[in-house]
Amino acid sequence: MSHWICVLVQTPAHAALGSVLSYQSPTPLPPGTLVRVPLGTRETLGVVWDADAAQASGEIDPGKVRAIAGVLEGVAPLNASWQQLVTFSAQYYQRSLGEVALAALPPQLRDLSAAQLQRRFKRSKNQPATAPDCAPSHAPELTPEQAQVVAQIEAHSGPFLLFGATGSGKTEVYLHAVADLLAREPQAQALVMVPEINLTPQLEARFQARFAPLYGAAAVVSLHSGMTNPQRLSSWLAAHSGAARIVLGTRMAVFASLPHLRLVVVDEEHDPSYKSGEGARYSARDLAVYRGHIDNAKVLLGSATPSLESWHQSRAPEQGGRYLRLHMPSRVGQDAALPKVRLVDMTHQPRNAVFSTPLLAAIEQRIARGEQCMVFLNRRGYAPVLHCPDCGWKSECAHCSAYRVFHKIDRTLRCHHCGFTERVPRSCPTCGNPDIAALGRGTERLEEHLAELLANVRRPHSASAAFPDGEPVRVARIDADSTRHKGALQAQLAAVHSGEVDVLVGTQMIAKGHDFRRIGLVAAVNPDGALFSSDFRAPERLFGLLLQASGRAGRDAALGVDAEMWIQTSQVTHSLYAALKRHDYPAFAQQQLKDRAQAGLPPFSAQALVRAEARTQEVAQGFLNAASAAAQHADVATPGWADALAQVTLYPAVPMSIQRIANVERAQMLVESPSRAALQRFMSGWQGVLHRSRQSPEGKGLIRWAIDVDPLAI
DNA sequence: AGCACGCCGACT
DNA sequence: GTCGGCGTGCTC
Repeated sequence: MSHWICVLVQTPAHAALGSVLSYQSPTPLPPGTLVRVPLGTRETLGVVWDADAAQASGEIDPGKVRAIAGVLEGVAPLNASWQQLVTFSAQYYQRSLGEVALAALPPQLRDLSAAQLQRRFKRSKNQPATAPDCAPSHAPELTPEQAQVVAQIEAHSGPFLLFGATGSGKTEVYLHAVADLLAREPQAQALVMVPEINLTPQLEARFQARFAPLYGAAAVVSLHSGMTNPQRLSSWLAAHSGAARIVLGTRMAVFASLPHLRLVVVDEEHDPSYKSGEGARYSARDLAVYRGHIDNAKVLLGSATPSLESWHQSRAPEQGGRYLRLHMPSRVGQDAALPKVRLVDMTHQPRNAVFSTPLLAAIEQRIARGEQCMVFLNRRGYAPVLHCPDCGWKSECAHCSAYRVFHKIDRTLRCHHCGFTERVPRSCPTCGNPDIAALGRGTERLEEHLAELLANVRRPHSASAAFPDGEPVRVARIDADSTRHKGALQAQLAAVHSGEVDVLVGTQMIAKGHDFRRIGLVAAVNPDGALFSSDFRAPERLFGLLLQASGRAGRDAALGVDAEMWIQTSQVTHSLYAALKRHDYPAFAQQQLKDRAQAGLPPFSAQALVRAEARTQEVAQGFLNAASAAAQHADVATPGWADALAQVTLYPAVPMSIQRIANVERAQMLVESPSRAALQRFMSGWQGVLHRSRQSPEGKGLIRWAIDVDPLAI
């Protein structure tokens, strides 16, 4: 007696083969069971799926149906809510079930043989749960503001938007919410997400310190792509079995199997890193909210500068808000005021001045007092472009429509898009002029420039500073280049903490999360660019980044009194800076939302993007335009398709902002609708049309195409 | 995507 | 005579 079952396997979205395949099994297997199945000549991992939910892939020759190779013993089937999460993600982000399901599992589950896996399972089972040591955990007393927020989280079901100023102690709220939950429910699990791998060590240390004494070190595990595959498998298994009570991780952790999930925390929920840029382009923040809904778990989104989407969702319930907004306006610590924001009008400074006179003076003054300063510039390298004043040559990349960046440190021209690197030429490659000039500045040049300006400044001989040595000022730089090697970031952060460094120059990497104690001044030298960007989210990101950067100043209460955030701008009257000066995110958000409502932009409309790549723009755009035209008179089976079609706007195909990368031309098409549901329905129907367009003459020469639902950048 | 099969050029 | 180049095509 043999049973027919549906199995999800990993197949690329564009292959003719569906991702839901039929197999035979000697015993009936419940959905969620992990199996190994033969596929062609190889054997691969599959997930048994509910036949009704997996919209049957049409008729299949019964003679072709093969038997499964075996069940993965030792791993309980993935539960119904995990299956529902996968189903929803696949549908919402327009990917195949198999692709989403298999990408959500740790790679080793797929790659290891059955025998190897059995060995791993045995090992993890034999590992005795580390006994809790009985050292009392010392949770600091909550401020009244924090206590009130924690009480609200207890009392309501969420989702919550915790709107807390930088330094208001959001992490402490997370710790308390998790502690209360674990104490109340003996099996309950919590998922805590942060936007970047860089932030996980700090978070893990804090959670371990708090919870290892109570529940053992094994109760807290991490899940992010910086871990080795064996580590990921073991964390995943711990979460799946319920042994791990707390899972910390980056966006991928949203897919972890957590059978007793009761709380999801999304820290810095506005951070674009939560949106995946490859494969299924999911938003881990949005999926966290969905997951909370199906698992009946509380969801807590936290930020000092929430995404406008979340802010809008947290408006008053009578206005249609669905999240409960919790507010923590004050910084923790005695008299720890928010840093004072000072705007320097660069139109009153000498042209091409990098540091205005008052800013430089302020930096020198801070150093004289034994404080540290942080200078923020969101552009790495020495100069973004080299230029020949004689013939007009610029350091364009041969393979991309972008300039190569001059990196003085290793004398290279590097393309930040395709990686193409060459030694910097001694003279202009077209006319031989030896005087080629660096245009603009990146962090490398800023570091160099600042070191020159401060060459005669000495560190103080004061008793309070950690290095009261009268030595020259030390300037350090932290960006993606200086932290390329493993552990480099931690080492450099340590140098800042120890007081070895006086001035820290860096990209947004230094604006995020890290706690610096002795920084009294933060400066943004040239942030204006984002004010004129064509990306409608650029102001939102800039505001967030600057406020977050300002939060790095004065985290030490002793300095907090006169901590400052300096902004050099030629737009001193701009409303964004005016709101920033008052630390008034609500006013900024209100203005932005008003603009967006008027322009019909998210969150007042839903968007999806189709991107296409080909050797030429004509092919890439031609494919998109053909698929768009075909949509008008396509014969689509999706129910309500015609109705949905009437509610969406398909824009013409346009080149992407960086039109060519690595000799591949890129084009995109925007699809917009005031109704999310209509957009959804349209996209699921249109997907088939896009597939077919690929076979048509217009699809000839197309390299690939992909759908991005809720894109962050257009 | 893998991984076969298949049909043509330089090596022991 | 084989080893191996990657073009084409299939996988429940």
